[in-house]
Amino acid sequence: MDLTTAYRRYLAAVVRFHLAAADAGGLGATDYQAASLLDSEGPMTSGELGRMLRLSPSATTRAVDRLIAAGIAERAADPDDRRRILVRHTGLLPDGLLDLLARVQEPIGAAVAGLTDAQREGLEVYLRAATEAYRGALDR
Amino acid sequence: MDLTTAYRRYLAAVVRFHLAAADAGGLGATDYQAASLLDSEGPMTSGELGRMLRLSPSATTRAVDRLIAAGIAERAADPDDRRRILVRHTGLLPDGLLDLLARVQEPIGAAVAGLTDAQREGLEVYLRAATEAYRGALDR
DNA sequence: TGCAACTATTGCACGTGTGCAACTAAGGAG
DNA sequence: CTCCTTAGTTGCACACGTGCAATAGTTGCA
Repeated sequence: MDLTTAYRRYLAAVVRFHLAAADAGGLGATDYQAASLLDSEGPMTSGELGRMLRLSPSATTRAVDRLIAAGIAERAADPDDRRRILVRHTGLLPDGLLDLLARVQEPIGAAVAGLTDAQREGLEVYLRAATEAYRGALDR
Repeated sequence: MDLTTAYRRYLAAVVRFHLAAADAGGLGATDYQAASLLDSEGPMTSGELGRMLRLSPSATTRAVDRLIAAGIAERAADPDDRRRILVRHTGLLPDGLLDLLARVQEPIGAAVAGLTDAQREGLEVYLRAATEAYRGALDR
């Protein structure tokens, strides 16, 4: 099996898994993405979140409402500009979601831990290039 | 920035990009996943597709209907069992979707092409381990 | 041949997420 | 102070995907 085929299967599996994980946690795709962003990028305003997810202001408000109801996020006033509302991840996640994430973290972590320095470097190069490419493609 | 942080950002970007790509092609998340599976795994019956996506039979039929209407997939009779319907990818994709995919394939391909053999090996190990882990986690 | 199990499709009704438009509150320029 | 812009929230209506139940066609076993 060549690298391209392996890559296509990998991508399909990643997306499928994460959508299933969202579902297992009782979250829609939008809410799951919002939670992921808040987790990986840190607190941000409602507007920033909406722009990143390409959501209307109202849809953003509703998504944050749902995350708060689920205990995943919380709102805080922005001290610099009281029109803005900071949204931040509480660190909590639904149990079903945590279970599913834990199942993949172990085997993947083990595989990465077994890599030589040069091999891990290759993975890092890919991760950074792909992250930048994905973001860049959406910015245009 | 450590590897774990880079990885979290990468995952968020991957999922976000692919959902945005689906949207750009006028597809819902389910249809996009179905198309990805048909592309990477080859033709399969409606039932197999539904089980992989964890969809009810009726939702599966509807998803395939939409893919066919979009020209992405087609149905074919299964010669061995005429109850079954084989679904296969036509190779076509909506223009907006192709555009977005092309934008990321180039920079990612360039980054991977620049890897040494050892580095590329590391990436391959990760891709295969992750694919298996994601699939395994959903099978249980 | 008759009958049970299986595959896929359709009618129907429901829940969910979304955008638009109107509104409130807060900042900034004149 | 007044006006204009920006940030976020709410009422409302709509489109979409989904599951359930019923149906048609097919297979295989008794």
